[in-house]
Amino acid sequence: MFLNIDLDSKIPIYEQIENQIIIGISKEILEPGEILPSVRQLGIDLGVNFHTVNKAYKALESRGFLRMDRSSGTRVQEAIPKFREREETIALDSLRVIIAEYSSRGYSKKEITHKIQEIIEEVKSNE
Amino acid sequence: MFLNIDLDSKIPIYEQIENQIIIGISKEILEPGEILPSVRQLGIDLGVNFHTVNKAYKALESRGFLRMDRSSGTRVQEAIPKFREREETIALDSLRVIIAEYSSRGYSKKEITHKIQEIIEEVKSNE
Amino acid sequence: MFLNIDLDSKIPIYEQIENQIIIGISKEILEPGEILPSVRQLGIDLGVNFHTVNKAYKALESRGFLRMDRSSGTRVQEAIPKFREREETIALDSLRVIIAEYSSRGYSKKEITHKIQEIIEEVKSNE
Amino acid sequence: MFLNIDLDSKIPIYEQIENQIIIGISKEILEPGEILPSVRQLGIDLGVNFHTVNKAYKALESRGFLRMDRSSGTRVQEAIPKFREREETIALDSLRVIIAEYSSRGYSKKEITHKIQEIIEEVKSNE
DNA sequence: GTGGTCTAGACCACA
DNA sequence: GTGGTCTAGACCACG
Repeated sequence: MFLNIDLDSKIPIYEQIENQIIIGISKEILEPGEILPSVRQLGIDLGVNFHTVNKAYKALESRGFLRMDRSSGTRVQEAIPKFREREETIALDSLRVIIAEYSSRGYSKKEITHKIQEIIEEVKSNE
Repeated sequence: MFLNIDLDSKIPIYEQIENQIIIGISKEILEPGEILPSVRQLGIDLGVNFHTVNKAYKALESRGFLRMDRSSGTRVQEAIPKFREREETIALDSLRVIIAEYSSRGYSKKEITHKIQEIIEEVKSNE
Repeated sequence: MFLNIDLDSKIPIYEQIENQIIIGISKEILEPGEILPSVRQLGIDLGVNFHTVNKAYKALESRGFLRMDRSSGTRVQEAIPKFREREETIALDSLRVIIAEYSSRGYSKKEITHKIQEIIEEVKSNE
Repeated sequence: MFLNIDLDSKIPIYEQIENQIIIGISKEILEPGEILPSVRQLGIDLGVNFHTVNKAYKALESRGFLRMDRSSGTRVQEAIPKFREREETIALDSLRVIIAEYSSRGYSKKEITHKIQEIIEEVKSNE
């Protein structure tokens, strides 16, 4: 199980599941077409209610990352679409705030760029 | 008034205020030592309750960005401290998820780096 | 209910709640991991508004004494951290003033030490 | 000028003045019968409003530390009285909370005693 | 069920 | 004038 959930975190559990799956896909731990555990099974594995897992799966489906099918289960989408404009705006806004916080706290462009490059390498070790 | 609040956003109003102030400091629209509007005045300007503004100011104070004083009002902190480890971990986790989402959606390292550089330039036009 | 609040005290109610909880933890009336009353229930018990209780709980959370969770309620933190420097400085400053007052009023070192030892025994009967 | 006021502190200025004078008496920087600066002069020296100084002096007078006289100025009281019960209760309550905080944070009796002994030595170097 | 957000309005403390 | 405390009550989010 590659999912690492912190029950004491301030981040809602369903959102942690979403995040970890996205990171898993990015790192190619999860491959296109791969079948994910059922919501009930994953709920047991993580020790959380299966409704919580279902909420995460549904959200990821609507965002284009997963494909849910009553008979064949839940799979990673083969062709995950680019951002829709509204979603990218939200992502870029979050990015802007984080970078602004680094900047306000006195980190240099070089330091910020370095930190971000490390993360890019971490989640995208291919290419 | 440099603050732009969306009352219909999913992001809590007080958090939007925090974010905009941090961006303002980063862009040097707000300078160290500069006095901010009073919680009540900013509440009127933004059309929100002053308790909401107060919550944002207090949070920014505890994060080291502002200094609040009963008698003299609220100012931008002169020396904003570096990240504490726990806070930076949270920031980097958010960054990781955003970058992983770009990556999963098929954006190349080059594209991601380019988008981020644009934001760095935007919020940190000095240097 | 181990909490004893004086509504007429000059000390803010939320601060009295904070203080009593810290003393409760010290005396091991409250144990690590123990669940506290909900903010609304404690408000009813104490005859104060739940926002006041919430303010105390939030402050204790940020000081590392409690852990709040939207779904599972509020618990005593398992590993309460040591003082951060700034916080300890404030505590020691308060201590200095109190001891200086005893000293100015003509109490001897021996008397002061005795009074303090009594308190240490009271709040820390283990060891 | 032995008074050291921090205008950015959360502690009210008048209270800082009270505290510093008590510490000064304890350290025998201020001696019994010694004349203090006038409220106006001290206000100028500290860069604060003289009403603020006056508030501190008045409070110290009612607590038995100072003697104010319109014609001869303000002096340190020759025989500062012992605590009144109500005042000592407040002092001991503050002490209890600080010690409980150390205890809750895992400091041992020995460590706490050591820290307090250092302060006692600092403010009461005679005897 | 829990805490989180937001509003509205009262009264107090500081300088 | 400023922020600080407290009340009262609404509606939302999480699990």
